[in-house]
Amino acid sequence: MTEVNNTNAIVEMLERHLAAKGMRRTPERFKILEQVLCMPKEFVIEDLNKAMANNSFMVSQSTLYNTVDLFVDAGILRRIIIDDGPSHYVKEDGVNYIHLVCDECGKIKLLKDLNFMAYMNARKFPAFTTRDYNFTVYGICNDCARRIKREQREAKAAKKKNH
Amino acid sequence: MTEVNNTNAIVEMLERHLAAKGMRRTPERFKILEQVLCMPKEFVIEDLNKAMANNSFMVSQSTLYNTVDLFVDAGILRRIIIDDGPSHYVKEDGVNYIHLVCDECGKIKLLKDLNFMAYMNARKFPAFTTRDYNFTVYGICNDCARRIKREQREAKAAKKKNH
DNA sequence: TTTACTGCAAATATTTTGCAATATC
DNA sequence: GATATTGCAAAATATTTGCAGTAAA
Repeated sequence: MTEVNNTNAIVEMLERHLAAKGMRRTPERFKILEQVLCMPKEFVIEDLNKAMANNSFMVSQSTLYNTVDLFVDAGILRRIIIDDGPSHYVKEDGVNYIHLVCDECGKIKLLKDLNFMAYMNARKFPAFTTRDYNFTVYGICNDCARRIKREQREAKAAKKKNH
Repeated sequence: MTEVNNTNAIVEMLERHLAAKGMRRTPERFKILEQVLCMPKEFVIEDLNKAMANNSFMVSQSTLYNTVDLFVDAGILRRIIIDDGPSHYVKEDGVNYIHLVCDECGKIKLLKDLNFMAYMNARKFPAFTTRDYNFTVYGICNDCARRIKREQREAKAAKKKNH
């Protein structure tokens, strides 16, 4: 896992990967990377597609999927599969985040836990060689918890009024 | 999470859940449960479907999906989403297993780690109330590692022979 | 008798693939 | 000029849904 700090370093990562694999330097690949760098830390393909369209640089679905795969191979993105919806992509920064997924709003919070990472880096499993791991926690975020409580309070009040 | 030990206890779990929710005791539900009890600890819908067919008790896809969902609600099964393929289901036994997924053969090994469970039960996350968690480790199982090594050795030997 | 449940077929959502046209090397 | 890459449309995969008929309560 490489620590990635700035735009140039990431573009160079792509350049090196393309060179190493004998792949071509197409405008699509660099434009998509440019857009990825402007995205939030975690996003889905659809977000990326819309962002490309907003910046008047449409590419086909196949190119978008292929290119994002390429970025995963190049160590620029990390793919995480959290639920039965679309894959999520996290910009690689050397941190393997814990994913806090809210059952209510579906939002994903990324939690950096260096202790847990250190534990995992040291940890061995029987008859198995680790490449990567994914730790996802499901529950309710405080925003939704508050909203639900308020809604319950309001529903109760409305019921009382009707009697 | 309820500790589940035997067939009768699980059938009773279903009975109780149906009664509590005012749902009907259909033959499909009990037949599917019977089959689930004969499945390995971890399976996918397709496996279950085939097993039902082998035992000459076909149900429709919708019923199978609905019923497995029902079993998840009843605490009989746990759904885990591991890759971009189908959902996996694990028979609930009060243990939240670590999932070791082999990149090569796709097989999933369930690893019971009571220390990790205790750690997770105690662990709190900021602004978040935990309901469940899923810990998946990706890598290469020893069987595949050995196979790959052997194949590489054989490929080398074949190359040498051709020269 | 009421309506929850089943099964069928069609819809949905996400991703992959085959192939002709294009652009990089 | 050779072929990797793109874009389009269609296919593949997994699951959900609408609805008419059936059966549990």
